[in-house]
Amino acid sequence: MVANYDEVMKLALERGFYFPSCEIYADAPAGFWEYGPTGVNMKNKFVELWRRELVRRDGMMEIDGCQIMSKSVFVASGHIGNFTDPILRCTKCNSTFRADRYVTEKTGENVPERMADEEINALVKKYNLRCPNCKSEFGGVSRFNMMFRVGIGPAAEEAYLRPETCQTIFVDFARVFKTMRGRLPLGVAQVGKSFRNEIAPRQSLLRLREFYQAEIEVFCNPSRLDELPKFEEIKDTILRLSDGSSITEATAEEAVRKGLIPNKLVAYYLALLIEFYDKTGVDVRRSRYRRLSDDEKAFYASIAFDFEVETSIGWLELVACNYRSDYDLKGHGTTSKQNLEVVDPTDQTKVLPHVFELSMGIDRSIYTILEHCYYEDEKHDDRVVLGLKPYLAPVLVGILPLMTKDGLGEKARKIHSDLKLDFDTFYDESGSIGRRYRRLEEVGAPFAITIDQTTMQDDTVTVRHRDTMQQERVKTSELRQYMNNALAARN
RNA sequence: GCGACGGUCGUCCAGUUUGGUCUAGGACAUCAGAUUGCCAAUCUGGUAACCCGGGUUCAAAUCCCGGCCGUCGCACCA
Repeated sequence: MVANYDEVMKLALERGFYFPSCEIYADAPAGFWEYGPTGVNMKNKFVELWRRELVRRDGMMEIDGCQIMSKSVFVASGHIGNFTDPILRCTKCNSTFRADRYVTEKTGENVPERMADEEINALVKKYNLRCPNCKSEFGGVSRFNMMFRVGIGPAAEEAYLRPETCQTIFVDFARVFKTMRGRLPLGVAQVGKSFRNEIAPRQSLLRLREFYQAEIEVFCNPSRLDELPKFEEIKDTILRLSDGSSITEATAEEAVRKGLIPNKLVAYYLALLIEFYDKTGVDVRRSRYRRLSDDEKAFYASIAFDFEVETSIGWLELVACNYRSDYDLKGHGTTSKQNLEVVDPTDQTKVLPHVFELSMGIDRSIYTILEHCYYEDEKHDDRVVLGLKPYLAPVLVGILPLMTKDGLGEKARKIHSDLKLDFDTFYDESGSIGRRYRRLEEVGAPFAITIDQTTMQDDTVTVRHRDTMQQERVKTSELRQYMNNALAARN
């Protein structure tokens, strides 16, 4: 049986994957969650897999930038202008509306988002617009900014928590490219936190105000988007493409040839990404790249595919894949008065690189992996199993003496101390052996080592497999190699 | 932010209608001990909760007000 949101939530709370922040206080705000011991372990392993399958595989460079950035950064990025929505608020019942949309809808007048507050106020007065809920008057237009503003130093200089990690990549681009001897196309990657003051955060890890992103910005020469030798590596990888209704399967090569994807560079990274997700344990047969229409796209994107996965609560966006053109470097170049062009060594011409990004939501990915890996095994008392890949499991192996007497406990502790520095192990000698197996299954431990009487005679233990419940005997001297082999099996 | 509904041990639920029997009960989980010795066994004992703040009352888990959180709907969603 497959999982739903509530079951994953329950498991997450009971087994220490994640839980609400500041929960012992009554004024804990919504939209903030923390990872517990099992969750942070799994998240670390997820990020390490991301490094392996994307950053190292493609020869990207990783940076770690600041979360607080100056106002100018967001003037250049467009977030100051595009993140402030005009809001109309009822003076009586406090209902709030997007001012531009509401006024347009009621009056038919063209009200752009950037229209001055006074002009919108004038329209409200002219048409005598009132709150549709209680018929009371509106207060004047105010502005809601989704960025968290912070004040730096005693003078409280205006700055913001970054709403997406990639802005640090853009502002650092010139130095990284120069000092690290970069060549286009060049991927620059970053893992870190971003902050958005969501109006209505919901559903635990799925809509947070403070959240983790793993972002990759590929800087490229826009005139060479189809000159990509490494495209050969992934040309046969199957991509599932969607316009929102039907899904078309095509190899990367076919997708480019048929124009489903605009160029080889975009197709290459979409293929890398799907190969990565396949290794996380997400069921990629339930995924799609959905091409966004113009009115769905972010303000900086010219072409956008959302990588979406089907979950118990519907299609969930895990990665935004945006072709941002030169929007960002142009903005930062103009605002900072720096020249951010680089030389393409192929023909020694100067070019302002374009950017294709893979903006991954880590928290949503963690949730999706948990949901796709969770199952109840009807054949065995509906045991709850988290079928995590060995290299993502918070506990790789449980070490369990069948009983503590006759020296089995000592032997088990010895085996445990031989393994615990190199593997995520869990030692447990309490209660029945069956109960201990079940507990391990719930945190996704793929293996359990059991020390029994035979161990005392021939120095072998049983290794039990989580999914099949089958056991095999392994020499204690070979356990280390056994576990290493299991970890290395990333398909 | 608005509206509807909700919030009791780690989890799920009883108790709230009609205030007192609640020093808050059960199941599962968890901890200690006994027993068993390869798949959530059994026995004994323990830990553990009324979301927060006010109010009404002799008396509040229960009624009232405010806040916070959650679910759903609306709106929003880079």
